[in-house]
Amino acid sequence: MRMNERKLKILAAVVDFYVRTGEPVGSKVIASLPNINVSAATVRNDMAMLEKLGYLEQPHTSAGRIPTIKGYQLYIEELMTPPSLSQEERARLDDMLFCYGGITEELLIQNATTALAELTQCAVVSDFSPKFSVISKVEVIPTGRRIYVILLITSGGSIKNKACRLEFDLTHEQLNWFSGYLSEHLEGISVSDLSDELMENLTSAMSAYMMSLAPLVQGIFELSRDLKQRALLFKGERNLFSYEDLDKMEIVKFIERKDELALAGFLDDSFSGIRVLFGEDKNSFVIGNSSMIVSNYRKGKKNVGSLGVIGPMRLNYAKVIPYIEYFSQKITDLISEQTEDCNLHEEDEN
Amino acid sequence: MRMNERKLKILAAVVDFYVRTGEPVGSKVIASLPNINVSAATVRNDMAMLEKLGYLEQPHTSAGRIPTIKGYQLYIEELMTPPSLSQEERARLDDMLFCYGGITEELLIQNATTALAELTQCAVVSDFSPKFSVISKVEVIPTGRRIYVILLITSGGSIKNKACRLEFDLTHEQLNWFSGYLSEHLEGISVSDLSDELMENLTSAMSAYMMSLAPLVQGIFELSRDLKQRALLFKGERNLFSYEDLDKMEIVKFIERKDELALAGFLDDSFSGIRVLFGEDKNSFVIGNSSMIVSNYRKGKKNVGSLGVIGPMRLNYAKVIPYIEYFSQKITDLISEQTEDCNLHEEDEN
DNA sequence: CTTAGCACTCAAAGAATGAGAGTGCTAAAT
DNA sequence: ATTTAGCACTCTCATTCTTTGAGTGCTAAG
Repeated sequence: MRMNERKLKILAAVVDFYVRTGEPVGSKVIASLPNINVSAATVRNDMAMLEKLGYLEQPHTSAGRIPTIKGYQLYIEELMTPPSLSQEERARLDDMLFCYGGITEELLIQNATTALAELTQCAVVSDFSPKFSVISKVEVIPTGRRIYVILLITSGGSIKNKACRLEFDLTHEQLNWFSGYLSEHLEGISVSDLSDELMENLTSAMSAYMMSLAPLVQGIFELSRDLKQRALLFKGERNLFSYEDLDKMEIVKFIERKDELALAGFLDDSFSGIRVLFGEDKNSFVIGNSSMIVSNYRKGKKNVGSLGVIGPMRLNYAKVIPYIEYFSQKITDLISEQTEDCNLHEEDEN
Repeated sequence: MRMNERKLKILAAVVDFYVRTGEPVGSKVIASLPNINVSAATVRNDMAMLEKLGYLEQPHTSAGRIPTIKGYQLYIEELMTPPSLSQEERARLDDMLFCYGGITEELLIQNATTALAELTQCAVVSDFSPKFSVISKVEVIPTGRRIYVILLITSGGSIKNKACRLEFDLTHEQLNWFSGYLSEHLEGISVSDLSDELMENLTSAMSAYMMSLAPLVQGIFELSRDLKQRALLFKGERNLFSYEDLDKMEIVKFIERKDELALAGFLDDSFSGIRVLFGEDKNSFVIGNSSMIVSNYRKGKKNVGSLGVIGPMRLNYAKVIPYIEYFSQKITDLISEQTEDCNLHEEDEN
């Protein structure tokens, strides 16, 4: 009734086979594998034990076995052997990361998200909350009569804008004053420090100067709200539809509510390395039979964002995990390398 | 064997009933309607004729009848009686159109798209190609070391930006020259006039001035490309999943390829008024059993964009069409009202 | 501890059955 | 010339029963 080498080998074989075929695995197929040198009956006994121990289960009495969540966990932590990425493969991944000019932090993450969706054929979510960025530029640009565009740029490369219409045109001095005031009070401020309190001090000062700036003031306020809120980027949701073992309706439901993912705590950034979460039926929000592989990337020593791959539980973890690890590491390297004023250095691949 | 009043009434009743219930309609239900004063047998005879004429069909011998595409067409063109919108309803639609400050042309269209998706519970596509807009502002903004953001604003309110990294920092004079040169040569130009030729003249002039501006020049080039290309906005695609008679896989496929919609000529803007297209099985690209209601909006006398509602063929046309008509008309009114420098006037509802 | 053999279980696929909705046709009524 | 009642007929849908086959657990021998 205890684990041994052979039982582990059988468990690994079941997971491998099931991941590949999607069919419950019987004792015969396992016995016929080259690295298993015992009869089907023996395999049967071992599988019965593995079931008792909670690593396997049977959909019904006369079917083969499939891995349980516990089985997947053991497989991922101990049994699988992820191939290390070849030189060519790394080069290919780098290409995907830097395409469309991966200049800013934000673009980098976007590219990684897209690339992962493409590579894994799963849905990928990334969170590039600029909460650790600094506002590097505020501009107010008149464009057309009585229309003013407010522009906010962060060190991370997010560019937000908003058009506002005033009741009248500003004079040069007014515009300069307003623009200068904003620059002075916002540039250099960390996004995480953009409290409502700060904004209210700002706006009341400006309102005092000129009552009718209200729409601009309102605009600034909304932009700062925008910036602070945790922004999630999703790619490849549609890939999920190609998996037979995910319920289509559940996928649709998930897509509708995907923005709650962060709030629900799935993108916890308090850990390092890779974490795999399994979608159990209990959890009504997550897709049943799905799993999510989460990794964090860092700036210096601080975790600043997450990358998550959502796919069927029956996923080729050995193939997918190295990709996620590679991208997380690469992003970490690149954004940690930043100089004080937060540009990226040349992309010097080693 | 020819049409008469009663047959038309029966056809209309069949469409109404089928749209409401989704079930094939039998002679009995029709006969029991208050405005039909003949027996089921008579209805049966008429329905057989309507089938011979191609307006109805039977899924199988012992089922009721459902409308054919030809049946829907006749219904839409001649038989249905769309209710006119009440005063309150118009006010509600206006609210939806102007929420989040419907200040720019672009925002207006976005709001209309969102509102239509909400109201019709269908997928909605709008095309706000700014090809008839004018570039109203070009700016180059230094932000962080060696990073420059190019900003392009059109009279329609589109704001495009792109970050570029140079090999070195520009001096004040260089920046001013570059910025001035761009303003001088691009502001006031119609987007449709942004030919590759024009851009090449521009870029070669700039390259002549300073070789290493290349990334910026490239950025400008890409932005202009971006601007010229027909941009489609989709909302409410997920609504489609709630219709039993649309195939889920086909919906997914459609969502994947939705950007080809314009190219495929579904958003033809060469007509005025409303057009209804039906998704037949022949057309592999479109969702089977779907239909699309297209309307154009104008600026002055020129059609400048389209609004399309995509839903099941079994759609309450009488309810949906007035909404589309109202929004198209309203947008037309608002953007045609623009002053020369292309702001919108106050939204004076009448 | 391993294996061959065998009875047993159960899902999936097919075949048979019955109910019900709706039709087309005929002949009578208006 | 229409309209209607009546009736036999058709075909789907749901249900039930049967068969098939893969896979198991257990037992007893190696």
